[in-house]
Amino acid sequence: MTTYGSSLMRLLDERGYIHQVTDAAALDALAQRQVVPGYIGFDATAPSLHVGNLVSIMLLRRMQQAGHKPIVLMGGGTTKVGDPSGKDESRKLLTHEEIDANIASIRRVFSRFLTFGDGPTDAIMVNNAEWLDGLQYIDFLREVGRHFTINRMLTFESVKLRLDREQPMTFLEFNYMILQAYDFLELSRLAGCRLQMGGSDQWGNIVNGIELARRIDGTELYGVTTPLITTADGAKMGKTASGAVWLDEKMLSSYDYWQFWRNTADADVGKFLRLFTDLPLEEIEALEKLPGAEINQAKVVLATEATAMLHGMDAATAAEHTARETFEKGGAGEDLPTLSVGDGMNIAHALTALRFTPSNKEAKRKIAEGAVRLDEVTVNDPSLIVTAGDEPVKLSLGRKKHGLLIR
RNA sequence: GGAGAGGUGGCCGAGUGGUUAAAGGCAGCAGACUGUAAAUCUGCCCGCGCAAGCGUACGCUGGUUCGAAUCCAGCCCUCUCCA
Repeated sequence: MTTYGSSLMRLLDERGYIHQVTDAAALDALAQRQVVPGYIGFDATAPSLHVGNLVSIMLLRRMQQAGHKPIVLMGGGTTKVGDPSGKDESRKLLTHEEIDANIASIRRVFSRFLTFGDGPTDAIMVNNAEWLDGLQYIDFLREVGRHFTINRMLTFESVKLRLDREQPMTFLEFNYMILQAYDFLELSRLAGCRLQMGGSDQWGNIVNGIELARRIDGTELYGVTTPLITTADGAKMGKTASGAVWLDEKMLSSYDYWQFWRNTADADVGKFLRLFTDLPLEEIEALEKLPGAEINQAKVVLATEATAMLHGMDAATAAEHTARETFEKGGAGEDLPTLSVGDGMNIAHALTALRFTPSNKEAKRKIAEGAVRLDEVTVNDPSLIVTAGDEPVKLSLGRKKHGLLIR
């Protein structure tokens, strides 16, 4: 572990954000001299960001905390091309309208994590469509570029020869790389941006940008990548039964978000507290050392802190309260998902309507397995019609999924 | 443009005319054990239906056949090698 002089590098290092750095010493020195504008690019392929993006979002937040300037780059232009890195097959191309709609809906999430404005360390959001669209190059790529695969082009004699002789390749085949590199150059010109950050899969792209700026403008830029955040059992984090863990309340309720964090594995608690909360390091060390079942307290802290940051303290404490009522007291909390059953509804349909099961068929299987309970009484009859009176009835699937049935 | 290989359920991957809704693995869900953890063992795992049953599904479109993921034709796409 290197000892850094700048608060920025110390903070990132201590909390586990650094995987690789291009020139750690020089960046450290720069961060001590001046406010460093740094950016991370996000593409606009989905209408919401998800937990997989959270490390990057938090990294920008840390920059701001350390007195530097975060820049959120929305890939409105590059999304039209599609990033080939880390993918084993090409993405569908989105229309311009879809991309713009996605950007609009992502914008809100960032305001929870960053302070935007005109001040020297205020965050700004830019869209690379602003400069890329003007190149009139995108339309060409979408029309023509999609018909060529890199794999095939690499087999061409002319290309192979150049690679074998270690001669540089020009940009036509490697458009995304070129465009992302160009982003960094453009941001360094427009906003004095000196640092690009990203996931470890972005290393190559980031380095390209640094190279490009050195050649064209002679400016010295830096790159930092974050480690790939995996859960202790090696899986990529961010997937649950029902899909991705979205950051948009409309796509995943704050209660479910809280539950996601609450279900963190023991071994991950410390790491996640450092990455995803603002708690002081001493406090985190104390929490992660809790023995045996007491570690659950640390998970509650993690869940509440992380949820509060995204959805606000009220939502977080409501989720925590509901969880306590439901899981510790065996009762029910008002934050549980609720379903109106009217004059009566088939129990399997109710399970599916609550999205506890993906289909009625699956719901019936779970009933047969003895996994379904009404007010903690196991249900055996898959054709049962459930009703609710003045008091809501609690419908549970397994240990973790609970909902309230009302009239 | 030429020659070869290939496209199977969320993923990987068997299957070359019939009991194949399609082996096996991974992922996932549930049960037991626990701490809303991990590990382990067990069950489940296309949809609709109370059920009988029905509907979809093996790149696409047609065809052969009592019967096709499996055979034939055309098309689309991917990979490998050659220009």
